[in-house]
Amino acid sequence: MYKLTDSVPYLLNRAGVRIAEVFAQRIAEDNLSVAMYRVLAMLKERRESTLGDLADVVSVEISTLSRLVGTLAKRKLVSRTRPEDNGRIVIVRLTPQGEALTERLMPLAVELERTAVQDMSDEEVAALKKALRRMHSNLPAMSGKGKVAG
Amino acid sequence: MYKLTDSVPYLLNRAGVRIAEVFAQRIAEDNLSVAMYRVLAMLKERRESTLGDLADVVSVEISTLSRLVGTLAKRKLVSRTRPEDNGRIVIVRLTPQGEALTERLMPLAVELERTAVQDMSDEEVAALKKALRRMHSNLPAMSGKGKVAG
DNA sequence: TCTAGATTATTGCATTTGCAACTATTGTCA
DNA sequence: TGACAATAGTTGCAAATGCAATAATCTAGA
Repeated sequence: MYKLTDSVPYLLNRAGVRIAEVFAQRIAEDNLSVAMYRVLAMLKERRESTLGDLADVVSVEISTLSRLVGTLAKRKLVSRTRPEDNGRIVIVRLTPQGEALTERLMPLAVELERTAVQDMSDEEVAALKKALRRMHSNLPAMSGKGKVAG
Repeated sequence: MYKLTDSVPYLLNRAGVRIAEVFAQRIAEDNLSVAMYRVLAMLKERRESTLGDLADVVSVEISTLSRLVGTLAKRKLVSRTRPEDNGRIVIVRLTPQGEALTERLMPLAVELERTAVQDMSDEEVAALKKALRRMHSNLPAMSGKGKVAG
């Protein structure tokens, strides 16, 4: 029998919102949002990325990301370039300052995660991650919001 | 070694956003948001609730919820009453129409959850829920955003 | 080559959101 | 009791968000 408060989507959202709230507060003094941090950490991981790829990875609308990256660029934390061999895409990279900031913040993320999963075994955490990945891949990406075939 | 795309907060957000997107689309034709659905489903579960309790449960700001419940009330899906013995609080209840709508939508939520966890065993799903609950309780509620002690 | 279509990002606009300030009511304790 | 603090909800305002429309570039086929 269905109960909202025992459903996976609900529990997922509740945990996700709370962990994001806590992290948001920790990075607020650097005037960063969680999405901004994810962009930085992603670039640290991949060295460079297009806007569209970043949007996929960070799970935000590309229009939102466009403005967000604009803000980061204004603060000299990332650079934006249109390659000469492809004038459509925008390549986003960390600046040295962006990299330094990211390196400073990553330990906070590590600590937060440790707090969140403090009473779980390594196996439990691994199973959790696996489940989260599975759910993601079990559901369709909603790129073109509406109508399936037009 | 830390990798954003292997971290729990990131995976949590990614799965949560995607599942919410899918559900949002399914209920869009009834002009409901996911938060609205959660309010309705919560009231179906608890029969009645104050605004503050709803905000906790649904994981949204009380100011947001105040307006959201206002919208639901305008559509006659919920009622708002200030009890005579306590003029501060607002009691929110489902109207018959709200209840009917909720009953119609709940199967969609069930089906969505089934899709999300389709390749997991009952034990795995139970472990997932447990982990999500633990993480939630391992982290502090951020009611008074800033400074811990003033 | 030239044109139609697809891809990628940006911008306009309306909606949503969150914080802070405010109102109203209740609780406390001197 | 009376005043001050605490609780609950609403509203103003600015910032963030998403969708739709647009701009710019690339791709493919006649």
